[in-house]
Amino acid sequence: MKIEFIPLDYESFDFNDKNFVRIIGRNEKGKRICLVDSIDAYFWVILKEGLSKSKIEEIQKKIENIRVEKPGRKTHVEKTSVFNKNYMGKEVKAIKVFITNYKDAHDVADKIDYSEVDKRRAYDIPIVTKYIMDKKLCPLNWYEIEGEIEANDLDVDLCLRVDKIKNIGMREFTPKILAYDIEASEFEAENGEILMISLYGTDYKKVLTWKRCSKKQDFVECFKSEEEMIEKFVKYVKEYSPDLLVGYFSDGFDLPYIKIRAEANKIKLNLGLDNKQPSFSRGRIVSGKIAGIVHVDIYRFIETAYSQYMQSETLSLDDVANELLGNKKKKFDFSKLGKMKEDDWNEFFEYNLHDSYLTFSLAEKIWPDISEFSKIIQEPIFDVTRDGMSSNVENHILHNLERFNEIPEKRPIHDEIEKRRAMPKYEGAFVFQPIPGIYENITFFDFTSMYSSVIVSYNLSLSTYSTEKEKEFLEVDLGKEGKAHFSKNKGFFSIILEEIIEKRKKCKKEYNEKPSPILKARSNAYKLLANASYGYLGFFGARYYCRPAAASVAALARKSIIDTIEKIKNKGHRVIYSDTDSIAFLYDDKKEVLAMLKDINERLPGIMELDLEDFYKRGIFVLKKTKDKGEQTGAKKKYALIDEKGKMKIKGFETVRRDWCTLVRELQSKVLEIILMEGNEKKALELVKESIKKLKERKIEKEKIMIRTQLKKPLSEYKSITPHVIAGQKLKEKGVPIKIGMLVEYFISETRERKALVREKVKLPDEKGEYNIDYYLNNQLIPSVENILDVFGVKIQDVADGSSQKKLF
DNA sequence: GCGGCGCTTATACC
DNA sequence: ACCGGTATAAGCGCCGC
Repeated sequence: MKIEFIPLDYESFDFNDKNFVRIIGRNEKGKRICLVDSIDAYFWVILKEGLSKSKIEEIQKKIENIRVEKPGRKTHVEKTSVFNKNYMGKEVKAIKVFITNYKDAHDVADKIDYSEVDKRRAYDIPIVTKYIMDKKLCPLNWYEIEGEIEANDLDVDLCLRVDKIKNIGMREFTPKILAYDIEASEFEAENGEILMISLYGTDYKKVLTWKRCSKKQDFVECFKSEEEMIEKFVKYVKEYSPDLLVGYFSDGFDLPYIKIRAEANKIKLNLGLDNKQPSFSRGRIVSGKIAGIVHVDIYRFIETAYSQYMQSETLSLDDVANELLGNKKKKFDFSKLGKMKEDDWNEFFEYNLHDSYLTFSLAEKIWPDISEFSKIIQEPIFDVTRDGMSSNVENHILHNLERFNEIPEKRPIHDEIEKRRAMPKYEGAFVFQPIPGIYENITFFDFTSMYSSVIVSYNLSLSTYSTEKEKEFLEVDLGKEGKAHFSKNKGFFSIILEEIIEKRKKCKKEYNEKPSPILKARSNAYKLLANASYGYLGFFGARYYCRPAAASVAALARKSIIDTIEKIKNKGHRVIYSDTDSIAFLYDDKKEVLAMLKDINERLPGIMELDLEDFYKRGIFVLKKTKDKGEQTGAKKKYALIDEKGKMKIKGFETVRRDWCTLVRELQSKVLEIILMEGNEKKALELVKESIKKLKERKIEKEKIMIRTQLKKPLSEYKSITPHVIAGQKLKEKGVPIKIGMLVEYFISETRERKALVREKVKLPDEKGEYNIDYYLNNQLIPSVENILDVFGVKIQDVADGSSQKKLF
């Protein structure tokens, strides 16, 4: 029989000792379909150069006799055949070794340690990835599948055993999404119980609870017990039959919580289409997988794909929903949990439902991104929503190697990883030493995707790298580290990256002509992939790790930017700043600037391209806050600009740092605005004086003096007990669970006795106490504005009242 | 008890 | 452990006096 099919979820399984893959997706009518397909279980044995035909045949025979026994499974080599392949861009003779079960590939490969064998490869690729690589049944593409109906015990409309796969291209697909969210009595599932579970889908909203029945809210369903509630949750999910079950932080909280509570209630959480429970796996952070339904933790995808371009200071559902949807969480006062009245419960149900609603809306909003990631990288939705960018880069390469007839490199293991991690840092970007001051009429140039374009233009990668000086090779001077050499024959890494950049350009152009969320998402996915490629080269866990290549990228980028600075200087411009891929200089004629840009571009190698970032009306650079008063220099990575439309761009200043209090951030931002907009430092000074006065009169609102700092590790692991660690300890004493990554909020209070350390004055927001005038004046307010005003020769310390001056007796 | 300096820590820039 | 290096700055930790 023949059907049309779009793959959504993949899972491998064994049958009669052999590997199979089960793919869940939809057909053109929206029916849920299951495919079962076999897997070619094989790996590669790369032979040393110059072996005779008979020698190779002898090795094949030896390999064909290998047997491996594992508990409950026997694997043997089923057949071998010899191919001309490429490895690291070079032609090799390689034996393709087919075995009974791919899980034993490593063990079989270990036995092939003959002297004629150079390398063994492709035994360490996840089965589903390998399946997609070989059969090209890629996620979210449409296929015409021919196959026989297969008996199954899955909750699907049809199951086929695959005979033929034919790609019939891309078509739009809107997945059925169901969002869920739980509220619990305690953070730890071991001590708590689930109070309610909300579900939100298209024309679908429910809150399941066993706590209090509401007659006012038609979406609330009340059950006798937690057990019954969980059972109904499973039933409802199955009835809704979503393609995607989405939560926010659900890998870390909701799904494991429900699993633990199901166990405590001695019931099965059989959410899977195979009626099995979710499984939790994959490394450092657990991932909850449900068979046949793609469980997506929106938080994790946002973290890798969105966070670097987001303004939000945290990735909480509240902040993220606010930024991406313009909708916030509902308010609920958790302190009243112990003494809830009916209205409080109704409020709580609303709150819980709204979280699912936000999660659902976020899922709909970011679906184009998830979908484009999955299609471009060719990994399942489950994986691309959880993998980091290094895995994404690597998987994208793996899925493109076949075109180069290339055998994949192995993944590094313990010793190799340790070796790589022990390597010293190589020299990175160039940052120009700015001279403090206020500047007018500034141009910013920047290189478009500089590091990626350096990789492509100079062909830098593992497969093109050589330690030795060879003919026709590019030599890169790495200073103290010696020299690196790179072939001029294009390597697959550069070619793949160049394609990424090209495709990005193409869809960005298309997007500008005819905007659509899909095109934007596609362009963004290519951009992220390109931007992560350089980091990938220097990442210790990478298959195609190449430290000399990464160091060469940085070295050539430095050379490029320094040469360009020279060119701009030679044209008579004063260069005032530069960081990595951008150059700022003063101008008086835009036409001349553009002509110079054109001229520079004509001489740049390969795909390297210098772009006009913008013209700015005014900009300010400040001094570094050095302790020794001897040599004062300008601060790098700290400046503010205003463009011709009056839009400010603030970099590095306290204003953009979330670990400074709002008082300081707002004041500094206003000071910068007055100075850049009006060039009026006297007015700015007046504002500062006013603020100081208000501060001294204790008229500053409490929320403006709160300091928020992230806890980046468990409290016990801090070697230095800083104020935010004390705040964390105080929270813990109060019974608030301390989670890595959480922001702790505190303020610095007055103390009865004179205390030397800041941490001795730390108080939580709800603790009684006045803010410490001396601290907020001398450690917060003054430091944030003194170097800005100093540019105008104004010494704020002289302005501030003598009694509160820093260290003045 | 205090000054100085190195270290730890968080966060930003690109 | 889950992309790289460069940079600022605060506040502790600890030494010496």
